[in-house]
Amino acid sequence: MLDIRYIRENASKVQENAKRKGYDVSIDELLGWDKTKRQLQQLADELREKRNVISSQMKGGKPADDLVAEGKAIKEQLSEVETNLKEADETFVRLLKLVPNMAASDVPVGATEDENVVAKTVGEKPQFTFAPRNHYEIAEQREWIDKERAAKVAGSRFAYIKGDLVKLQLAVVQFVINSLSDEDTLAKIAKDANLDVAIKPFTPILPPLMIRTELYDAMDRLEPRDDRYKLEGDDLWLQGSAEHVLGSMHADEIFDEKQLPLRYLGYATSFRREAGTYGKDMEGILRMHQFDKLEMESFTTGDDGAKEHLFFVAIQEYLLSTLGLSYQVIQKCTVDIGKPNARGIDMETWLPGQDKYRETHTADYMTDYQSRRLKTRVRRDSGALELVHTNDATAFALGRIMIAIIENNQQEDGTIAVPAVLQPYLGGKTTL
RNA sequence: GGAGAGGUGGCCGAGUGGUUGAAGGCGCACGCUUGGAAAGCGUGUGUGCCAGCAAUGGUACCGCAGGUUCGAAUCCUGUUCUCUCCGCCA
Repeated sequence: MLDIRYIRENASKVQENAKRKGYDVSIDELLGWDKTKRQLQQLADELREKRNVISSQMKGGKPADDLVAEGKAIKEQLSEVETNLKEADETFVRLLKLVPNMAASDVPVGATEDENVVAKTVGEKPQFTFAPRNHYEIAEQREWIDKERAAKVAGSRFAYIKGDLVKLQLAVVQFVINSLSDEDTLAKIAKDANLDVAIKPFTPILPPLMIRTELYDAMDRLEPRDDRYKLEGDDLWLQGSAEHVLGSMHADEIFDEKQLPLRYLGYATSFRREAGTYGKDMEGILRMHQFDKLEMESFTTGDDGAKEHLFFVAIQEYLLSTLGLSYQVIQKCTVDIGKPNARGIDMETWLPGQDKYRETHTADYMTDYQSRRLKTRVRRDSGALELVHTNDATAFALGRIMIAIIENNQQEDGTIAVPAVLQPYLGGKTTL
């Protein structure tokens, strides 16, 4: 959430920003409750002060009757004030949580996702001497994907991934983990992108796939709940992205500045109900209830957050380029970046089988919007205590990147030419 | 799932219902001492909210949420997490 002090001082800017991001919130109403809450808070503090004075006069023992009576009177007043304060505070917090993060100044203003901006297009689309097929046609021929039996067992939007496709996924996973935990690779990416960032490797992580309500909400990723899977009988949800369980892992912690940046590479199965997408992208494994994903997450100082975001985008570009894929970098507009985001970039990768670019990556920069509720902070070298900035970004969503690999590297006979960088992880095989 | 023990400040660790924000120690910072360092000595060292230019003042916080009381870290209830034993289990 935003800092209420910032909202007080920039009410009209915050209101305008919310409107641009498509959120119907009333800053006036919020500030009204803020004022009410503070008045009640002050009243409560004054009553407590009186109470404390009285009780300290009785510390000896033998309570004096008149003081006890006065204490009782205060107790009753305080009880009423505290009830009102609690209600006012709950309303205040509920409204405050609705206010979206401020968009960075270079985020395009747009009312629909059609107003996202293609920042650049990179790489060559492959040319085929035959009509390219989509990944599902190829996968069926190769018996790599079984959705019928998955539907029988778990329902629609599930799949059994089989055979060489499993080996391909594990090869991609190893390639990414090795790349992002290697300082030379990171140094090269930073240098090529002309970014002055710390060359600190990512720590690979296998996180828990479930998360408590409180932390999910603090991450500002719980809503809309319709798109989350709730576990019956427990206060737990299935995570929709490793971001949710990585970003929350340092809640209530204070880093030393020298520990930052802290970079994680999570490998986790993500779960999404895909509510409201009935009939959309039903073919193949483009949109599933469950998919594996390699996700980057980092914690930095406020000074380094913005360039960390650019670094994450540069890493995404490196990974796509290294696999020989063509992609577009999309700068998302205000309505599309997301509520906790200050900035958001998507990567869309060329899929010959669909004859279009499709979203395969996203990079999110949240400034201190998440850390404010998570209470993840950093003790600066100066001694100052500050909220950290959080970044997350897709390294590879395995389903979609395998679609891209299959469709871009397909051969007429249904085999797949393995990208050179993956061959070492497939026993040197050049085709699958 | 059953039985028991426990969650106190950056860390360890005291704490009888009444100046307890919380003893003591460690760590850290600054100063003294020293040729320099160590040791020693001294001082300081939590966070949120509100008010204030500031110094500072008020208030809250001893896992979390309620309750009892004039007054709760201390008593009661619920809950959560950790540990030990039993059971079950990949």
